[in-house]
Amino acid sequence: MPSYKYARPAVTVDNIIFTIQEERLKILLINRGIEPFKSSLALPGGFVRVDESLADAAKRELTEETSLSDFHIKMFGMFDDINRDPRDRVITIGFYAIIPSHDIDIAAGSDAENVDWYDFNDIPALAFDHNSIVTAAFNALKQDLENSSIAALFLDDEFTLAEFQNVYEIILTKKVDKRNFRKSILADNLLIKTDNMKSGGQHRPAALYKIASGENEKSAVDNNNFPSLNVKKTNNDSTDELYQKGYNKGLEKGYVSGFKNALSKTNKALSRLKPDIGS
Amino acid sequence: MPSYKYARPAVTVDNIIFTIQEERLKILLINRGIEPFKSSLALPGGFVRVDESLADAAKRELTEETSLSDFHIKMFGMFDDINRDPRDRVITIGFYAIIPSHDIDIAAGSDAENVDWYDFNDIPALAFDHNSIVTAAFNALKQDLENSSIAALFLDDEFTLAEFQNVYEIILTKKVDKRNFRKSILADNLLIKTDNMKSGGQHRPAALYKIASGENEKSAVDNNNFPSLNVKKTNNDSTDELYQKGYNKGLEKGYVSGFKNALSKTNKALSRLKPDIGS
DNA sequence: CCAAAAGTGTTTTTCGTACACCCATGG
DNA sequence: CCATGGGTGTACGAAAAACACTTTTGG
Repeated sequence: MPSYKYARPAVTVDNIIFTIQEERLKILLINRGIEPFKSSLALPGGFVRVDESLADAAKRELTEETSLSDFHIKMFGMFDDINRDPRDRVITIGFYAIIPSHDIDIAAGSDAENVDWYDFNDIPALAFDHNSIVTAAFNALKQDLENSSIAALFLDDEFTLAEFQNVYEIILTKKVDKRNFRKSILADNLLIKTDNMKSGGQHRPAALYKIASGENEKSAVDNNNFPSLNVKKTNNDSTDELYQKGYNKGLEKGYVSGFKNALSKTNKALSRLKPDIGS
Repeated sequence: MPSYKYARPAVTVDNIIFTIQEERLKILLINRGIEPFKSSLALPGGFVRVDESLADAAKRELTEETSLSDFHIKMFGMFDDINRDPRDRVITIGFYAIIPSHDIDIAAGSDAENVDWYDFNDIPALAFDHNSIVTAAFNALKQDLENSSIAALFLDDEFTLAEFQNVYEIILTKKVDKRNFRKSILADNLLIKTDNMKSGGQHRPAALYKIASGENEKSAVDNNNFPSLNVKKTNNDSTDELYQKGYNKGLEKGYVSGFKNALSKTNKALSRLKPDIGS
C-alpha cells in the first residue's frame, strides 16, 4: 500500500477509438457497470501504472478492451478539472486510435455485453466529462487528417483514391472536388501507387495506393504512435527540426501544426474540402 | 500521510517564462539547490496539489518564483518518460508564460541568488529533460505567435506597430517586410489603433495600438490563460466551434491550430517572415 | 449498349511577395 | 535642414479553386 508525503492526483488515460462503418464515423463506448455514472456510456480507459508511459498505458487498455494489438494512437489533450471525477482527483490524458473497418467485429466482439460502436454524430450524454474529451479528440483527428496520411488508417493496406477521399468526406462532412483532391494528395507524396488494381463494380477498375512509409514499410506497422505515417513537410529551419518530445511525440517526423497547426500548408489541405460544384 | 491502493506517478508543472530584454528572447531559470542535478540550471516548477488545476498550480508557482501575479500562461505539452526523474516517476506538464519587459526586474529580483534570465539562444545543459521542454515551449510560442496576438504580451498595453513587428523579428530571428507585415496584421483585426501617439525619437510619432480584446477589455487582464487574446478566425463549421476543454483551454475562443493548429491561415502568417529585400 | 465510377487539364481568382517614396518630428 | 524612423500602394507570380468530358469495365 504505497503512501506519499503529499496527496497525489490519480492519472488515467482515456481512449477514443475511431472507425468508419457503413459510411459513418463511429467511436467505441463502454457501458459502465459501476458507480458513479453506472450504466452510462463512457470512454474506455484506465489508470496509468508507475512503470509505463502514458502511451503504453493507452495501448495496454486498448488491447484489453478490443483484443486487438498494434494500435496507431495519438495523444491529443489532457483534462484536469478538479471535480471531473466525484470520487477522487483524477487527471486524464486523452488518446485517439484509428481502427480499419475490417477490424470492427473483432474490436467490438471482445466484450459484447458492454462494448459497442456509436455514431459520432449521435453521441448521447456520457459519464464524467467524456463528451468534452470526445469533442477534443475529433478536433485533433480533423486536424491530423489535414496534415498527414492518417486517413489511410481507416482503410486496408491498399486502397483506391476514391476510398481515401471518402474518408475525408465522411469525417469532414463535406464533398470534395475529385480532381483537386487527387492533385493535392499526389503532390504531397504521401501516397504511392501500387501495381494493383481494384476491380469489382461495373465500371473501370481503380488503381490501388498505399501510404508512402518514411523509412521502411514495416515500421508503419510496428510503431504505434503514427510515427511512420507521413506528415506534410514544411519549411522549418533550425530549431523546428529539433526533436520535440512529449506531447507531439506521435508526429515527431514532422512539424505538428496541429495543434496547431504547425506551419504546414494548411491552406493547401483546405483546398480539398471545397465542395465539388462541377459535373 | 496519504496512501493508495496502487502506486501513483507524481504530477508536476514546469514553467518557461519568456521575456524580451535588450532585443533578445530570454527565459527564467533557477539554480537548483538540491540533488539531483544540484547547482544545475533548471526550469521553475513544482508539484500539483490535489485541490488545484494544472493551470492554477502553474500560476501559483509563477507567483512564488517571480512575485508577480496575473500571468498569461499556456499549456503546451506533457513529458512522461518513465525515467525523466531519477528519484520517482514524475509526469510533468509544461506551461509557458510571457512577461512584458517592464516587469523583468520585479520577476528576477524576488530571489536573486537563484533566479536569473538567460538568453534563449544560449541555454546550457539543464537538469532533467528540461532542454526538451524548453524546445517544445519555444515551438509552441512560435506557433501561437502566428495565430494570435500574443506578441503583444511582451509589450506595454499600448505599443507601436514597429515594436510589435520587432517581437516577431526577435523570436523568429527573421527580418520582416514592414508593409506586408502591417497589411497582414491589420487585416487580421487582432489590433486596434488607439488615439494615442508615441513621440520621442527625432522622427515622426508613431500611432499606438492595443490588442482588440474579444468581449471586454478587462478580461484581457483578468484571465490568465490567454483567452481574451485574439486568435485568428478560421472558417470552422459546426463541431469546430464546440468548446474544447483541456489542453487547448488557453485558446478556447478560437481554433488552435496549434499545437496544432489548427486550420488558421498559416501561410498568410508566414508571409510576414520573409526578409525585407527592398529599400 | 448502357450505367457507373475512374481518370484527367485548363482557366480564373485569390493571395503571397517584392518593392520605393513621402511624411513628421527633434535636434 | 537633415537625420531618423513612420507610414503608405501596386504590380507580379504562384497556388487554390472552379469546372466537364472521355475511359473502362460489368451486366
